[in-house]
Amino acid sequence: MYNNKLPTIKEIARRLNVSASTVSRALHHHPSIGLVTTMRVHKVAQELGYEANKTAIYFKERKTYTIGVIIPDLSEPFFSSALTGIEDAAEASNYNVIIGQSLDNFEREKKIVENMKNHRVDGVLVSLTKETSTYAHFDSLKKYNIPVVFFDRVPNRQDINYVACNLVSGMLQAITKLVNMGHSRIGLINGPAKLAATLQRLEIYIQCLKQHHLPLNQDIIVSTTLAKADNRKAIDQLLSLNEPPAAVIVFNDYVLLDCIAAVKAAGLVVNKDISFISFANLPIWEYMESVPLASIEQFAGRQSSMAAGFLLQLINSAATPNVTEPPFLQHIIDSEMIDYTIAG
Amino acid sequence: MYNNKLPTIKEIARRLNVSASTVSRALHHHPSIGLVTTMRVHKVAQELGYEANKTAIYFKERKTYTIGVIIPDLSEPFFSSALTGIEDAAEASNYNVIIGQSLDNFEREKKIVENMKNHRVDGVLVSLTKETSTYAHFDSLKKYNIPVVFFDRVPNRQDINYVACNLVSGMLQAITKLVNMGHSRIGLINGPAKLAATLQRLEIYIQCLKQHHLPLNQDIIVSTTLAKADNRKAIDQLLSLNEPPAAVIVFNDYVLLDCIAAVKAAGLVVNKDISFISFANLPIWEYMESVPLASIEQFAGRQSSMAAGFLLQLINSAATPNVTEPPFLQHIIDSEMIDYTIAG
DNA sequence: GTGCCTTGCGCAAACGTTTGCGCTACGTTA
DNA sequence: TAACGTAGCGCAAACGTTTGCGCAAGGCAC
Repeated sequence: MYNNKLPTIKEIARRLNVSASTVSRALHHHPSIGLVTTMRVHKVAQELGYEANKTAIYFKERKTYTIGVIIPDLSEPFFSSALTGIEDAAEASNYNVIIGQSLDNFEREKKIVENMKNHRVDGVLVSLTKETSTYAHFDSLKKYNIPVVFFDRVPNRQDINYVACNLVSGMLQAITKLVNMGHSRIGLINGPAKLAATLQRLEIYIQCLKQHHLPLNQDIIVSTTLAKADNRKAIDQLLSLNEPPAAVIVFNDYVLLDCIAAVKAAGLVVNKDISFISFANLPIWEYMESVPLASIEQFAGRQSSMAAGFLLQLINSAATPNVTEPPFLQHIIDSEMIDYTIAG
Repeated sequence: MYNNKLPTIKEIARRLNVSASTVSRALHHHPSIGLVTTMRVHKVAQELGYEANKTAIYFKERKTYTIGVIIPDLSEPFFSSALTGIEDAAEASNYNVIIGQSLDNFEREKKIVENMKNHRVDGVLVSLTKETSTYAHFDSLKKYNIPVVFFDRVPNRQDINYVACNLVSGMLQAITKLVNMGHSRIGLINGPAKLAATLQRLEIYIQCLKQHHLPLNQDIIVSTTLAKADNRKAIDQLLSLNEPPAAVIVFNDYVLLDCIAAVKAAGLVVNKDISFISFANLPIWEYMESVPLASIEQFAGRQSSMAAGFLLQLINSAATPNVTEPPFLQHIIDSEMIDYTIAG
């Protein structure tokens, strides 16, 4: 049934009339094995095309040299480049990467965590679902000493490891730019209320307005569920005001794409009748006619590879016996406004 | 050093004064274990939060319930949606997915194959590097009975399992559409010569022209390395002809984006002075001003999930003892022209 | 010649789970 | 009562590798 004629340490041992332990040590160039024996072992191993059975080692060492990555959606460039960053970091340390897409579905996220726990990954990197508001499913990983590092979409608490992006820097640059251009009525198209990023953007928006001594007008703050129709409704709502804002901060570039379509449909011209600054810095703007003044880059790759670094650090520190619990690894990367009026 | 107080079958057995085999069987509801014992085992397992150590099972069963996916680049939507297709198929059969990006680098591809072999994945899905022209690194997987299924970018030989996309159907639709619009001089911007897809497109292009009794003009066939500058050079070359083609088939949508930029820079208008049909059906066209007449969809998700289905089939048939070698699983999906003049 | 150190290797256990086989104790049937 | 069947469980091996410990043989110093 099984093709069990794969070369193993035992087989090499049998052929050379030595013990398996000797073979194992010889293969690792252990000093207690004589040079002659070591060479003979390597020769036979070579001939047989021996390769260590990692599953046996994983089992014995209680390590799988595998990290799990849980992200909402690979089709978003942000997450696919995040994954690339993770893969690079993992490969450099000889770790494998197994992935799970939550598709922004909480139940799927839970199931993926469960699966990765069963698979005994050595650590998990997570960017949360839009729906996630409880974190008990991650606590279950502690039982197996599986460290977790969150990135970008992180829980709103401090007893975790995470890498996130500080939007203040980018948003402040954005609003400063708009003010310098003469704008004082700056609208906001925000995301769905239950998303942490939404509240965050609102707070920063308010903070930045205050910093520029601008008034806060509730009527030019609208929101969208991120669905296409809703995006258009949001911008239409702003356009239908008596005095529409001539500059709008938009939740992200995807929302903005729909907004721009709506603006055109209304017979208005982007960057003349109305200007935008958004979040994501999508590469496609380079090819578009109507573009935002700027987009705020959140550095997917940098966030994720730093998170991966944290994770590897935690994995290694868990392997060495530590008296004191290591402190939480946390870092916040500054976002940065990418100015398209300069670049292009 | 190890936190070895994780619940195991042995621990449950110890607590109940039964043997480990009894516990194992009870947990699987084996009929030879009495109802009372079975219930007691489940109760204790529940209390301890027992979860089977999969690494032990993987090791014992010589299966990892993991498939490896090797693709060039996740940042291309084609491959990220391919990966999604694979993940869905795998998840439905309780398989995990580990990924490796070759980044179109042959050496990396070889290294990834090596790594996945060591990891003892149950099977591998591959979309080849642009550089790959030898396949010995995949042969080494046979030794471990690890089946391989290629998709989209497949080797040019028949002794393999693969799912590919037939471009004839889409290209024929495209040229037919152009002919119906009155075009008889239809150009081609092709890819780099060493890419299999390039030769394929050229052959089909010739074949389709012949089918419409159109002459073949070498001067309206150009090529690009896919680099941005080269893309623009290719279209400029066509535009500089005495009689530029008014319709051009383009290698893919990414190349076309640069071509469109060049056309605009030349003061010409897309779909008036010159029209395009391309490959990939990128979602962004929906938001663009200048779009091709159509783009040919190659169905990343369909290809990859069918390939995943093939792979799972091969994995399962390898597990059951077969006298005869199973035939190669091969399928070709028809491409399809997506007509943007209808849709939008 | 005695004691000690070093070199080079083998023994056996361990990791957690599954499974073929065998065993006991009981119940049934003739 | 003897023979037989069966329900319910345990024993032990196996998967491949690593590693602490022990042991033998040889060399060296005294």
